[in-house]
Amino acid sequence: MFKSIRGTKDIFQPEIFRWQRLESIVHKVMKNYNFTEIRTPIFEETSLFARGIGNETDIVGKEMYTFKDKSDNSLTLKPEMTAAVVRAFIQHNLGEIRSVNKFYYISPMFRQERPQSGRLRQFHQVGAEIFGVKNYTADGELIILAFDLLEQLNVKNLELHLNSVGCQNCRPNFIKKLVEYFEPIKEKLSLESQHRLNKNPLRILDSKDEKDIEIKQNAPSILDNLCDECKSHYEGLKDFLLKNNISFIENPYLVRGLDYYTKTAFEFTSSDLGAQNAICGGGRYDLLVEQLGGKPTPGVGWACGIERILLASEKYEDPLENRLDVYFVIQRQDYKIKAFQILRELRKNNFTCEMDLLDRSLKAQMREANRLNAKFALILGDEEFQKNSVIVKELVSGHQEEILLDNLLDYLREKINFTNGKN
RNA sequence: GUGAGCGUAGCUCAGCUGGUAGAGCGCCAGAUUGUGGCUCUGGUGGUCGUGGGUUCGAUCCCCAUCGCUCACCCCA
Repeated sequence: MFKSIRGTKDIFQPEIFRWQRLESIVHKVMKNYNFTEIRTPIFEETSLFARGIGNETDIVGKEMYTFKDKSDNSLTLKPEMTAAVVRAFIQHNLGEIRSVNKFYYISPMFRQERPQSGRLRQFHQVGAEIFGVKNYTADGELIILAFDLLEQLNVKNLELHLNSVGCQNCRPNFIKKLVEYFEPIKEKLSLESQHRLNKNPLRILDSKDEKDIEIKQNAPSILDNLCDECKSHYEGLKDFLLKNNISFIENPYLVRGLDYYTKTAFEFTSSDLGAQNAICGGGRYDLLVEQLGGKPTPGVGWACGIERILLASEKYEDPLENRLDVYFVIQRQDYKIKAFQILRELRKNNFTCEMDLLDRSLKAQMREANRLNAKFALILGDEEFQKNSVIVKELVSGHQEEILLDNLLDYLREKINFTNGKN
């Protein structure tokens, strides 16, 4: 039997109702914040990600779905979205059209990791990016946007971790200090961190290894080593957040796994998730646009994992039910055509309707109406067929009355509008 | 990539240290002479993940493989 590829999932009812609701909330919130949607292709030239995310990162080094097409071009299924959005930004000269560009996206991403709770090989992210704003206001707006969005999506027990990873002026000095601190005691570090000491010393700070955690307690903090510009940016952002009632935890160990970040780095975690507790991550990338061949343009952004949002919010949400307004029941198959014509009219008038497609007995049709939790069963029997009427039965109460077809629409409108304000 | 646990009907699971499988729910139908839910009755449904091996005989033991789950790693 064919099966979906490891780490990929089919999404259908009832799960799909949660996805659809999430997507509509995202579109609504983004509209209110005046972000516009951007959709980019599912794959890009491999070198876009290699240069954008960084060759030394795990994502590029070992997790990408990379393949050659028939023309021998190396292509890669996007493992994250920022590099792709930046590519589009540059390609279409979007920075020339307006000085500030605010984009959001909902898109699948692909990384070949071992699946576990909250981690798939094809997963989905909703994300937002702002181009063209150097000051902390953009960072602030994005963080507040993420906060409000997650709240609307019923994600609770959130923690916001905040850090600054400095810029090209102050980070090299800090890394030097860091190496000077760790080098003499490197035997005490975990094997992986010893390896990182050469390649990417910052990531030692991020380690969860017990030995590393102890050693890094006394390591120099990036926050004490920021240049004036980074420092005032960071202080400005903190103040901005506090005055907007966003609480956060200063976490000088927060180092994100993508190389392009400068200054602000942040992460929302939720205790309603398993080990993979990061639900949203992002930061500033002031050098990326230039690095990928565009005019120097500051940028900030974040991405949230949709599967993780759904996982974290599940227990706070009532199960969605897919209620039917009308289930049409006929006594004999001769009435099928007439029933379908009536049904079509009701559907055109925005009622959710269904009828039996299997030529089943009246009894079976009633059972189905009940199973589908229809508000009304419309019953067309011999008598009603003659009189051009139909029985309208409210399933919850069992109450029923005979209604002339000419009056059916008005009757249902009144009944159903009364119960749920639809139409 | 590493580790642990688990793969038996559509779903949730049982199967007593080897004799080719069961329950509940679901689904279908009947009891009901045009009308669902409750109840009762009957029925449908599984090459026991896959491939080897041991054995007279394997869902059960052994090996391999694939998959699922969780954790490490990394990240959303």
